[in-house]
Parts: sequence; C-alpha cells; structure tokens
Amino acid sequence: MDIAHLRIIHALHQYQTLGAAAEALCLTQSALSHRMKSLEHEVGIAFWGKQGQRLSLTPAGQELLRLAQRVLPEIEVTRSRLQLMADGRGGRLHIAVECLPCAQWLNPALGAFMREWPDIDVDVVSQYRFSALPALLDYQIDASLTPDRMPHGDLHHEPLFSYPLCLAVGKQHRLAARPSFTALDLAQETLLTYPVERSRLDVFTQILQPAGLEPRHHKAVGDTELMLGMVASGRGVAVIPEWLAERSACRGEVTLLKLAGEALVKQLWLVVRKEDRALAWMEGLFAALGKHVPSAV
Amino acid sequence: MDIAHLRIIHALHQYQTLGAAAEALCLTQSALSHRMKSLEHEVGIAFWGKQGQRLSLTPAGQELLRLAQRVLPEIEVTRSRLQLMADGRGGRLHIAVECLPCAQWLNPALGAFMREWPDIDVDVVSQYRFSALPALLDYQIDASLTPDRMPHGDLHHEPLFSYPLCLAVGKQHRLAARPSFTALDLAQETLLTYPVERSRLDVFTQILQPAGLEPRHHKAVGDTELMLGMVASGRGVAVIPEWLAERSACRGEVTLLKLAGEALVKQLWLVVRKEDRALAWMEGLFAALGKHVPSAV
DNA sequence: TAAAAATACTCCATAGGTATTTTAT
DNA sequence: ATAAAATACCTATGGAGTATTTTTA
Repeated sequence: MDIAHLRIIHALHQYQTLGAAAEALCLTQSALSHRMKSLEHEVGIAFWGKQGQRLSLTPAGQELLRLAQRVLPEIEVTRSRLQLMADGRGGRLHIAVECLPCAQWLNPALGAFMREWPDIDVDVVSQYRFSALPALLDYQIDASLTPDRMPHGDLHHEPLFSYPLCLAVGKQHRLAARPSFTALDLAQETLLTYPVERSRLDVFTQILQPAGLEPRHHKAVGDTELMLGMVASGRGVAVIPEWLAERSACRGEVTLLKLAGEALVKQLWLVVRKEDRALAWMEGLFAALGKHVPSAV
Repeated sequence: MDIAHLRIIHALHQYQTLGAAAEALCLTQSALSHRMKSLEHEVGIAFWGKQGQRLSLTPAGQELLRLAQRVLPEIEVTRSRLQLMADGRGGRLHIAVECLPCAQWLNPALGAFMREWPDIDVDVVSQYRFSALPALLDYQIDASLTPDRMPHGDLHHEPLFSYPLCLAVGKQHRLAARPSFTALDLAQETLLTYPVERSRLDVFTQILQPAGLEPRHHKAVGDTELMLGMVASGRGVAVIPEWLAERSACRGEVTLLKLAGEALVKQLWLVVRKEDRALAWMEGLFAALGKHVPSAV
C-alpha cells in the first residue's frame, strides 16, 4: 500500500470518475486503474464495483478512503513544513540558555525576530545546561546562548556583546565609596549568587579561588530583582553582569564597583551549527539580537 | 514522499543504525540510504547528519518522524482490516430494515451471529427505506431485510421465513368469536397501522383497496406493544404478522383471525449482493437467522 | 582496524503511457 | 453512438542489490 493508492481513492471519491480523478492527479485513467488493481491483487479484495458507468466503493474501498481522509491532510502539512524549511522561510529555533540572566535579556530580543520570521518555531529551553554541545550536534536544540565558548569544528560562535562583571553593593555599604574591589574585600562579605554549582560561578572560578579565599557567608538567590533588592538593603553583595544591574544602579538603589586591576570582561555567544549559520532567518536572528545589545554596554 | 520513507525514518529512530533498520525492513543499508537521499533531493533538505558513526535526525528528519509516528499505526490498522476482509473473517454488515416489526425480530437473531463472527462490523439502519436497492448496489448497505422482492441480477434473495397476516381484535370485540374476517368487516372498524404511507401497508394494498373500501377510522401507532395494547382494550383492530401478535394472543389479551378465503401470506427476505452471497460469514448469517424463525410460524 | 554510511554501478520490476476492447446509457 | 473502465502491450524510470570507498572511533 502506498500514498499513491490513498491519493487515487480520495480523488475518485471526489471526482466520481476515474478519468476526472486521473486528470486531477496528472495521470491517465489507465494508470489509476492499473495501480489500484495491483493493490487489489496484493491484498486480495476489490475496492470498487462498476455501477453502470459509475464506480462505487466497496466496504474495503470505503475503509481505504477513510484512511486517506485521515492521513493525506497530515502528509500535506508535513510536506509544506518541509518545503518551508527547504526554502529557508521556515525552521526550528530551540535555544538553550545556560545562564539565568541571559534568558532575561533574550526573551524581549526574540520578540522582534518572531515578528519578522513568523514561520520559525521558536522556543527557549533551560534543560541541556551542561550538554548544550552534544545537544546541538544531535539536533536536539538549534542554538545555545552562553558566556562560554564550546569549541568544535561543526559549530559557529556568533559574538553578541561583551560586558564587565562588577560588584553590586548597597548605598550604605562600606565599599560603596570605593571605585573598585578585590578578592580580599569579598572575603568579609555575605555573597549572593544564583543557585548553581560554584564551578559555574565566575566569582568563585575567576576571583575567589585564584586568591585562595572564601566569602564570609554565601547565599543562593534565584531571582535577579530579589537579589538586587537584598543588595540594596545591605543584606549581601553580588558579582553580576553590569548590564543586568544597570537599571537598579540608575535608580540609585545600588552602587557598582569594577574589579581592581583588569576588569573581568565576559562575552555572550550564540552557538549554532555551522550548516545553519548561512540560513536567511539565522542571519535575521543575529541582526535582531544585535539590535538589542543592552544600553549599558 | 512515500510510506516507505516513513517506514525508514521510523526504523532508523528505533534501531539507531541504518544497517539494523534495513534488516528490520528486510532491505539493505544501501537501499535505505538511497531512498532517503532521493527524498532529500526532492524536497531539498537533509533528514539526518552523521554524528560520528551515529546518525541523528535534523529538525526536518524529526518532522518526518512525527508524521511517521502518527500515520504508520493508522495504516497498519487499515491493512489488517482489509486483510481480515480478504480472508473472509472480517467485513461489514450494515442491514437496512424496511418494516418496523422486522427489526424487532432481527435484533435478537443477530446476537448469535455477532458472537460467532466478532470481526464483522454489524449495524442495523432504518434509513434507506425506499432506496434499499440502489443503496445495496452502491455499497452503502450490505443487506436489506424486507418482505418485498426487489428483483435485480446482481442481488441474491435469501428466504428467511413466511408468515400469515392476521387480524388482531380485543377479547370482547364483536369479531372475536368469528374464525375469519373479510374486507367488509374492516370497513366498520377503527384500523390501527404503523405510521407509514398506505402504499406500504398490506391492509390497504391487499385487502381494502381491491374491495374498494375504507376503514371507519384510521390511526397510526408507532410501537407494536402499544398497538396491541390498544387492540386489547378495544380501541381498534390491526392487521399484523401472526408471529408478532402470537405472544399477546397466548396471554389471552387479543384474538387473532385469519383472512377469509386464501390467507394472506407474506415472505421475509434478506437481500444481499450476489458477490457477497458465498462469503463464509454470510452463510453464517443465513444459518443464524434460520435458527431464529419465530416459533409461531 | 573495525564498524558504519555513502557511493558507484548494474539490473529488473513496475509504474505509467498509448492504443484497443468492453460495457453501459 | 457516446462515455466510461478495463485490458493488452510497451517503455523507461527508479528502487534495490553487490561491491567499493569513505569516515570515524
């Protein structure tokens, strides 16, 4: 049994005569007759009987017709989706986000892209935190938003924007008057971080651990606004991307200090498969994200 | 796009390697590779990428897989149904009933058949009252239960049983003591019939109209039990199949009179397409119905 | 080197065409 | 006589096989 058989039985039902059905299918009456006869021989049952000049479907033919009516529309949907993908107008963009604040920036930035490319199936997923690389290569996701490079010959890293990490402290904090901070300063503080392992927190990997220090206390806070609120009220300090804290700083709720010496600069990347890099809509995505670089940068 | 492509993508997903999938499909690895490549060229998009030795499905491939997962089971169901029909084990038996009392007899009689042939899709329909013949030839129904022959070269008439029509009157009725009745007797009565046109009522076509007579009153009653109840209480008389009234007569609620002269004998037929006549289950149906001939006959 | 997919090349099965016959109005 | 399906017959496409090459772990 083939899709062709379903097309034939469906067209016959629609156009009543084999000739008309054949024309609709860009085939000849003979071809349709042949094809269905072969299936009839294969399964050993007739699909129609001659009712004068008319053909009417036997119960078996009606069974086949029902299958056609269920299945053909689904096939058409898939065909057109594949066509859209092939034309570069449609596609799937499932983005994995590794860092929580990144998602906060990403969502509004995606809005413009989705308006411009309505046929792209856009989704943001936060699973795959550690396995973005294999997930990308395995086509489970189509892009990864991350501050860390994941070098691989089949992957393209699109730079989005770079930004310094800085220390947010409350207005009244003893460090607020200082222009910069050191690892030693942190050792006397209550440090607020996102609730992830230390190995994924730059404060530890880049600042504290190299100096062999520990913060006085360490509290995990899941929400950025909440975290900045705690900083504002003096209940801790936090090392976060400058652009994330900028708004709070403007409102005068917190003060931002750069790291003493060379500032700790991070880079945000969008990692995609090389094969997808040149797609028109992928270029569109890069452009749309480029236009949403945080004003603080 | 073909069912084969869906089978391939499905098997690949299930067995992980093309070789294993090919084995499951009784084909070679080369065949699967070829076939999918040709579809890839046709629609212009790749369905998988090599991930080392492993193949992983691209978004397009996943789209195709989803179609396969939806569609293949439906196709299998239809295939097995057609196979059942071809083997003569399955099939469809939609019976049109023309006369209301016939249906009352039919339903219990079908029970035994359905137990014996569980794969037959049995249904009783009361539409097609006047168009049973074309509906049969057009495969809209598969059998017609009727007291009237409908001669046609492609139809087979299976005789079920014959039965006399008789007049049911109340115990206290003036005719109750008589052994038989005439058309003239009816002219003075309130006649109860089923709510259908006169041309389909034997009382009129066979008895009253030949004698050029009319009943005093004529009331239509849809339900047999109700009708016999009205007869029992003297509110009318009814000409009905003897086997239908037999139960009430036994209970002494009504008295049955034969038509004077030669009794009016009817025959119940099951009309089916000649091509279906020899099917094993059709023979089974005839046998099952034969065993349910009303005891009164 | 082993295991897998892709490719080159060949073959033949069959889908589909043309022309004709059959069937029904 | 017309309109439709079935059939006979032919052709060529393309699906599937074997053998080989390429890729990767």
